[in-house]
Amino acid sequence: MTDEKGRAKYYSLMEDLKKNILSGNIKPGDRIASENQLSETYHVSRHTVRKALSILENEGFVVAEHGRGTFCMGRIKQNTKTNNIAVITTYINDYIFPRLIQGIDSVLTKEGYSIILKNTGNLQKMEAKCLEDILTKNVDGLIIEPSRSEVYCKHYNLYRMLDDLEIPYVFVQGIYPQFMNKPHVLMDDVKGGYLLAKYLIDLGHKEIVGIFKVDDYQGKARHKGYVKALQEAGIAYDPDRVIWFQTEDKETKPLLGIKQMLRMNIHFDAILCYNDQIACKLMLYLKRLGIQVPQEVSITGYDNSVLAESSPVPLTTIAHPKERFGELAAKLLLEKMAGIGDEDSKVERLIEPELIIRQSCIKR
Amino acid sequence: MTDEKGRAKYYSLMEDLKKNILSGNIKPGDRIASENQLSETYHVSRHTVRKALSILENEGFVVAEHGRGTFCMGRIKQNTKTNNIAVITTYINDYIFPRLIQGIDSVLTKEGYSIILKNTGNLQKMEAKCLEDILTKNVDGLIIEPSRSEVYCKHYNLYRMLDDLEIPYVFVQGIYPQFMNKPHVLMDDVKGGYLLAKYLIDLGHKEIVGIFKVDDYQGKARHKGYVKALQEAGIAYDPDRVIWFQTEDKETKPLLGIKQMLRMNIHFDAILCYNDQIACKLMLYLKRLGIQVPQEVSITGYDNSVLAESSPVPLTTIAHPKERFGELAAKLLLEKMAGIGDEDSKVERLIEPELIIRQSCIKR
DNA sequence: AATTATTTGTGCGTATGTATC
DNA sequence: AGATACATACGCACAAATAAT
Repeated sequence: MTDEKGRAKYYSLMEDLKKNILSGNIKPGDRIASENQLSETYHVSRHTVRKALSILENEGFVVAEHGRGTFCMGRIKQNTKTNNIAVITTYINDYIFPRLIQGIDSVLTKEGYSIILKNTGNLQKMEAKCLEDILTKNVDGLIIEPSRSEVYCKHYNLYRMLDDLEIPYVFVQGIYPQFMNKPHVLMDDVKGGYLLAKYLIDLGHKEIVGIFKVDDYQGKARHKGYVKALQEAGIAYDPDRVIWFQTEDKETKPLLGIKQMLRMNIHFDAILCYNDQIACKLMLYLKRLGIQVPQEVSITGYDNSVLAESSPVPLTTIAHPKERFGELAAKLLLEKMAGIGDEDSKVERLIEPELIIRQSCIKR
Repeated sequence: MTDEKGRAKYYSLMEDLKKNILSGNIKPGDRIASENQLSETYHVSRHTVRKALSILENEGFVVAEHGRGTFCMGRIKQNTKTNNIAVITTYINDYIFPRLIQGIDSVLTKEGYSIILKNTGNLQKMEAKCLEDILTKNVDGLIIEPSRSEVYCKHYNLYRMLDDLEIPYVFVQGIYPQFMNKPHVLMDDVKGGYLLAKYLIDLGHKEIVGIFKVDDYQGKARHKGYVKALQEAGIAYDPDRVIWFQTEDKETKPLLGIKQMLRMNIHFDAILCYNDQIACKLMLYLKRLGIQVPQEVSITGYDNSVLAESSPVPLTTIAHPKERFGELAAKLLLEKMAGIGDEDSKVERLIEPELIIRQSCIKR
């Protein structure tokens, strides 16, 4: 009854055909393989093929013509501006996104645009769904914070489709490595990681644990900066003192990693955390274990969220100008929509990190 | 193959069912005869019945529910569905809105809708602009938190136009008095104000200052509850102990009001604040003046925001289930879009307030 | 101009899966 | 647990439109 992924046969066939259309494999005007051919190649009954095609026909992807065949529809590119701009983020509730969206909104509303908000829960599958949705709608532009930006982007074809339809898009906060040539607004996370590590080193720390997220741009970049600072100071990079986690692990892995280090007697005098959330959670954990911050261990965060300020031990962290991020992304998108090339751009794309020193680190 | 009129069997069956629905013979919510029953009464195969029903389902006349039956849908929309739903709030950044929007999103995304997000900065002029904008676009529905809901709504005509276009809308968080008969999801703010005042009275307070916002539903309602509690306890209502502020004053008026009371030697032993923000600001102010909370003055908030918990003196306040608010509003809108009347509604519209007792009040 | 092969459209029968009551 | 109802899937037959022979 169901295929290997648990989907109905007609459904997976439908999706396969849709993918071929969206990727340009089947171009507008092309004739789709006949029902009998499809039934043979996909090893399903003709009835199943018809069910799949009927969906595509209802969604406007194909037209069946009696006696001739089934044909791929040409997408009617409407030149009329909709004044809608899509904004896709991983989350909307989390601590930085409301302000990011606020920044985007403040710029775009002034220009008469409306925002279509979507979020992916940091799942690439969901991101693909959002993009498909946007392709069926009619938006003038797109601002996207990619999901798991350090994992290979499996829906490259959808971005290609955006290019074909000449819908400008801007990456914000992170970017897939394959897309580095596309417009984007990022923080200089390498420098951010570097600043934190250098600050800890300058305070006399020698055994600095690093906790990084493995599946996004920011995690990789901050790690890079951390390594650079260690190298400059002549401190050997110790893989045993680095904890990598991913989205699924974020609640458990960092604490487990530290627990394991303590058990294996791997000594450390500082912990450089991926962000404030991790740092705060870790501080609570260490407190329970009777380890004092910053007396015994210094800790740093990232993002300068409300947590950093209101935490029992105010957190040394990196400023994250959230509204500004959104504003810059919106401005860059406006430039793209106006057809302004990269050479003439006046929008800053790499935001300088700034160290915010509070009380979570002391001199050794 | 064809019936007496030369139409396909599935087609004539489909038309017959459609006629029954349009004539009111089959009413919204009614269960259509089962596929097997139809197949018998119309002397066609079940497959043919399914083909007819699938057309009606695609056109939005009926919905099939696995294991239950096929049900008649309400109003049939002639205008094509855009799958866009507008959400208009006063702010997007402020402490409760991200979670409200999250709640709305979680319900609507599951149903395949996209959200067009707009905010008014709590300005009615801006709200009118947003509504105009939405009328030019094509949305399937609207969730709106009205701006200054206690000020007379000057753009009544825009809501009338929504009615004319049969675009369903749901008020959330507040509502214009003129629209009380329209669908809405509110907190029982009268009861909330009552609970707080009663709590303070039960603790032995006799001179309770109230600070309320004059230009929205919540402020008026909470004030009403406050008055009710005083009356029940036989405490005379003293207008001199009530401070009213509006959106523009919110940063200054509450503090000024208290300052003035102190100068005029109007004594008080408790302050019931419009929300947590005001309460926190006031606590800082009183601390600067050397007045101790709760030793000298008890204070209450409203909304149970992060501020309430992390404040130096944890704040006694009223719980505000933010995601739930959004979810209920979204569900109510879905009901309206499906043409389900108020009588058959299953969505809760008045959320019970719940007192959260912390350390900002003590017995006198 | 008629025939034939191909392709979509209509229709029935059967079997099994799965959600709901 | 069993009955009911919708969902998926296969197979077959024939109709009607089209295109090529």
